[in-house]
Amino acid sequence: MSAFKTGSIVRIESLKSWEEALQETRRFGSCGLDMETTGPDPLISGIRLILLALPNYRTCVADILDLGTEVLALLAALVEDARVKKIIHDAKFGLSFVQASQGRRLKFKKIFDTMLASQICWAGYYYLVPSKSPKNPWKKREPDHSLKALAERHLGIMLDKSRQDYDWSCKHLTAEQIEYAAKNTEVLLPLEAIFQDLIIKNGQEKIAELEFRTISPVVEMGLSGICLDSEATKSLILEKEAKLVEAVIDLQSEAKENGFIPLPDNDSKPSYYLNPDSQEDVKRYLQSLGFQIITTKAEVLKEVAASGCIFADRLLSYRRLSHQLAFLNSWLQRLHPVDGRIHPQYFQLHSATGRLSSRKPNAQQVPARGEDSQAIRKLFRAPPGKKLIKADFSAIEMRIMAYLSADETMLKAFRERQDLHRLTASKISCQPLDQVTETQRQAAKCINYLLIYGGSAETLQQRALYDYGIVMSLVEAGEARERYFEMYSGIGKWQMEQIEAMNYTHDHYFHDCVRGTFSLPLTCTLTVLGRRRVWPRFGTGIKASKFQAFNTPCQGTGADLIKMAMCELYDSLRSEEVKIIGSIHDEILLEVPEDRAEAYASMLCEIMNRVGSELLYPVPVTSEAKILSSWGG
DNA sequence: GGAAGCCGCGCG
DNA sequence: ACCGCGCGGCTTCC
Repeated sequence: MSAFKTGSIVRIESLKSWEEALQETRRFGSCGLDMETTGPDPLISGIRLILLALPNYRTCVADILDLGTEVLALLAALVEDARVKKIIHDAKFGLSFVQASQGRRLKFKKIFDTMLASQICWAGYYYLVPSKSPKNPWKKREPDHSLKALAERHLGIMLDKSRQDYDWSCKHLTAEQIEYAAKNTEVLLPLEAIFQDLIIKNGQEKIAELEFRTISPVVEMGLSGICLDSEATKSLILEKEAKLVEAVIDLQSEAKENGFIPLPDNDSKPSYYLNPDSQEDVKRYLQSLGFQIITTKAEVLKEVAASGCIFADRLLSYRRLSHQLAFLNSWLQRLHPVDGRIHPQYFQLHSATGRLSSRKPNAQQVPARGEDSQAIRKLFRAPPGKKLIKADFSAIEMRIMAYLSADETMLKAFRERQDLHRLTASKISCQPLDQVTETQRQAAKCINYLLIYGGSAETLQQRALYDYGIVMSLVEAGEARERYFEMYSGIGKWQMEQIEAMNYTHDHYFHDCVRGTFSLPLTCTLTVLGRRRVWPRFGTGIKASKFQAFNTPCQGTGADLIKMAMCELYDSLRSEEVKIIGSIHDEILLEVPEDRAEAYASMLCEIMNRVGSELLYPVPVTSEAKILSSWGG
C-alpha cells in the first residue's frame, strides 16, 4: 500500500498569492496540475479553475472568475517553464485550453502525462472477459486509463464522483465541487512516482519522453483543424446522391423482376424491395442467380461481376458511392461554428503499435485510391494566401525492415539510393531495372508489403487477382514468394528469429495497490526506439501471431519516427502563420503562407530525413514534400 | 430503444 | 492464416 495523505486546500484570493503559489511550485520543481473547463471544446469554452497540487500536500485552487484572465498568462508561463515538472492527466485536453487562451504556439516543457504513462506501461495488455457471442466466447478488454481508474488501481482511492456531472460555468462553485477537483489533482503526484518507476524498470524512458513531447504537435493539430470547401462538398454530395438513388432503383428493380422477395421481417419495416445494405438480401439474391457465395465482400463480387453479373458490378459501384457519401456527410456535419474548419481528434496511444489514430472524423482515411478519390481530396484546400505542404517518408516500412533485418540486398539497395519496389519487380520478373513498367512496380510494392508481414502464396495470388487482375496459379505465386526470399534472405532469417523470440519472455513490470510493483514474464516486441508491446498470457499462454511479431516492430518504429519528426518540426517553428494540420502515419500536413511555402517544404523534408537517417543509420531515409493548393493537388 | 457484435471497407 | 486503425449499417439481444 502506498501511503497517501489527504492534503489541505488553499483558495487563492488574489493575483499576488497566485504568483506566490507559482513561486513555491518552482522551488519544489514539480506539481500536479489540473484544469476545470466550462465545456469540452477549447475553441468555445475556457478554463474556469486551475488546481496546483504541491509536494507538501497543499493544493492551490485558482478561480478565473475571482482572479481574472491574467492567471492564464501565468499558467502559460508555468507550462513553458523547463524547471518545473507538470504532472497532468490527459494533458492534451487541458493544454489545448491554455494554448487557445493565449492564441500563440506554446512550447510546453517538462510535461508528465499520467494517462500516456499508463498507456505506455500497459501497451498491448488486455484481459479476456466472457462475451455473449457464441462465435467468440471471449472478448478482449483493455485497461481503463481514466484518472478514476488509475487512482483506484494504483492508490486504492475511489474518486467516486465524475466531474462531468458538474457545471463549471456557474457563478458560485460549491465547496463540494472544489473538494472533488482538488482530490483529482492530489492523486497526480503519487501516480507520477509510480509510473516514473515503471517506465525506468521497463526501459521506456525514451518512449515516454517522446510521447510527452508529442503532446505539443497533437494539441496544435486539434486546434488548427483542416479547411474543407463546404460549398463544393455540398454540390458533390448532391451529385453523388442522385447517382445513389439511381443505383438503388436499378438494383431493386432488377431483383424484383427476377422474383426476389425479401425475408419477412419480424419487426415492422415491411419492404418489398431488396436492401442493398443488407448482406443477407444480397447473398440470397445472388445465390438465387446461381452464384455460390458465402460472403459479399468486394473481392467476391468482383469475380461474380467478371463472370457477367451486372447486379454485382452495380452493387460494387453502389457501395463505393454510399461510402463516399457517408464520408462527405460526416465531414460536412463537423464544420466548426467558430472557424468553419474541421477538427479531427488525434489520439497518441490508442493503438497497440504506438501509431497515432484519429476520430470524429477520421482524418487518416480520406479517400486516396481510385478515380474519384482525387475529386474528394481537392475539397481539402488551402485558404487564400496559404498553401498546403504534404510531406511523406519514402518506402519507410521497407527501410525499417532493412534496418531491423540487416538484409544485405536491401541495405545495399537503399545505400545506393535505389527504388526498392522497382528492384523487387526487376528480380521477380527477371527483367532489367529500366524495363520495369509502372504497373509491375506497383505489383512489386504490393508483394513487398505482403511478404515482409508473412503473407502466404494464397494471399499473394488473391491480391494479384483482386488489385491488378493478374491471373496467377498457386504454384506461380509460391515460386514468386520463394524467389523473393532467395533475393532478400535476411528477411526470412529475421522472421525466423522473431518467431523464435516469441518463445522467450521478459519481465515486464506492473503496479497495483494490492501487489505493489510486480513483474510478469511476458513475450514482447520492441521498436528501434525501444517501444515495447507485450502479449498477455492466459493459462497455457497466448503468444502473438507470427504476423504481429513481424509487423509490430516495423509499424511501431514508423510511429516512433513520425512522432520524432513532428516534435522536431514543432520545436523549430517560430511563426504563428504555420500550422501543423495533419499526420497520416508516414505523412505530415502543414498549412503555410504562400510566400514561405518553399522554405517550409525543404525545412520539413530536411527534418524528416535527418531524424529518420539518424534512427535507422546506416539506412538513409528520404522524404518527399509537395506544395499544394489542395490535398488533391 | 440502446448496447454490442459482425461485416465490409476506407486509409497507412 | 496480413498488420494497425475508425466508421457506418445491419442484426441480435436485452
